[in-house]
Amino acid sequence: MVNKSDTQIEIPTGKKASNKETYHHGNLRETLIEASAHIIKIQGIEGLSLRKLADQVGVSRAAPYHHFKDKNALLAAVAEQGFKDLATLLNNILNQNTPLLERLKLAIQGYLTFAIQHPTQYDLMFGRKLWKANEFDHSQRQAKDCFRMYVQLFEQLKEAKLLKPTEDALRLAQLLWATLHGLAKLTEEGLFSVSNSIEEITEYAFLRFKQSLVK
Amino acid sequence: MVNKSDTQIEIPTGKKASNKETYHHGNLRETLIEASAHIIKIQGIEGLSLRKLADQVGVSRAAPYHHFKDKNALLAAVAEQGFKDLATLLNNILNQNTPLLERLKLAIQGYLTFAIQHPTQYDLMFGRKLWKANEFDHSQRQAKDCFRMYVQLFEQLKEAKLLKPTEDALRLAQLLWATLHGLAKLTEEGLFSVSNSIEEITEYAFLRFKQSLVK
DNA sequence: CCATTAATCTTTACATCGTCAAGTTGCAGT
DNA sequence: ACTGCAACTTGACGATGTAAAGATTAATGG
Repeated sequence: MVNKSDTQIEIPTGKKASNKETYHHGNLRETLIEASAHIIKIQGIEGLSLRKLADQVGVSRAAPYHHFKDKNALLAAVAEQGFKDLATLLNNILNQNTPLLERLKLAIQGYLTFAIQHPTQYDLMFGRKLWKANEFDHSQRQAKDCFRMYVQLFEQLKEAKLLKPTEDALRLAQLLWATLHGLAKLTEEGLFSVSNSIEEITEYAFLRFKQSLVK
Repeated sequence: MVNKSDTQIEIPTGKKASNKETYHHGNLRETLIEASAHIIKIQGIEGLSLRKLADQVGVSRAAPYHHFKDKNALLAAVAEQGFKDLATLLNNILNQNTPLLERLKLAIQGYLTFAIQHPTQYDLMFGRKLWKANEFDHSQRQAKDCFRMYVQLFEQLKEAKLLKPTEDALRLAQLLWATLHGLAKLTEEGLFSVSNSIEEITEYAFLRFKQSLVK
């Protein structure tokens, strides 16, 4: 199907400092995660093979197994990294000194932008493998941290008396996340016949949740 | 990892009428789709190997290639079947003789129930493989038919003057689908810390979209 | 500073998988 | 009955994930 010479991608080997070919890589775990994220972004999840990955990083095929139990464990680590990035992104938005409404809008926009800029990694973060097995606690904890931030935002809104008293912060956070996830996924896959820009979609969602605020 | 004897599942061979071992299976294409859906439901997508599938259906390993170009093509067919099922489900709801609001509620509940009862097939229906490649027109068309039904529902609401004049049917349909998709996915994967029932979640979404109606 | 130990990496090997090429079987229509 | 086409089989190949056993280096404690 795919011409092999097409799939050649420049991957940083990520050796520690010098270019000397040392027996010990020195930074393998992180390098593997980064290189995987890179490959995944360009070639899709199916383009990632442990053997080719090892080759491109300049290490033998069995080396990754000293840092990850499984291929799945590696993928889980990539997903975890994704949640970490998302968390710091949200954290920056929520802790800045702008009106709460502005923060809500930015949180919406930031999420959608992230999802659409890293489609396959985003996919991975919500893949079934990750959530069926209970062995990947780290990624799951990281994900729930992200969720808690949205809850926190709505709680702030409630404290500021900006939220209708009938609305519940947790429930709203659930709905917001669900809406964002759906919008991201369905947009990214072009299911909306009409193709919408991120700004447009952000506006959708934002208007929707403004209805829960006191006018 | 997995004990092989664990993975033995009773799969109907689906031979046409008699139990005679005929050279020509007679119903292979459909049987493969059904058996795949069955395996996927129980073992997950990763549990589906063409060879084991062929074995269990009672056919040689190359036989499926006379009905499907690829493993992906087979998976696309399974996904397409999923969209078909969803479409008839929605169709039944939308064409019944109940109040429009009731239909909206049922359409919400029906979607969520479907997604949660067939988690892996649902996953497949929204998998990236399906939507990146433009070779699976059938599944995509089927999916967009489902979408059109939601649009149609909101248009009916608009005609009945039940929709606020500022609201747009297409936009609302996009938002509803996105919300449902997000709720289905995030619930199914237990990301909501609090575990909610389908009824509860249906209520969430329903209340949300009632806000777009004239009071 | 050296020796032992633990961590990291390599080589070899194997089972499974998707898929192709070439051959076989049987049904449909002349 | 013959022919051709569709459905199916067998055998083979390369790629993949991963386990086992050994080699090399870094770390640690005397």
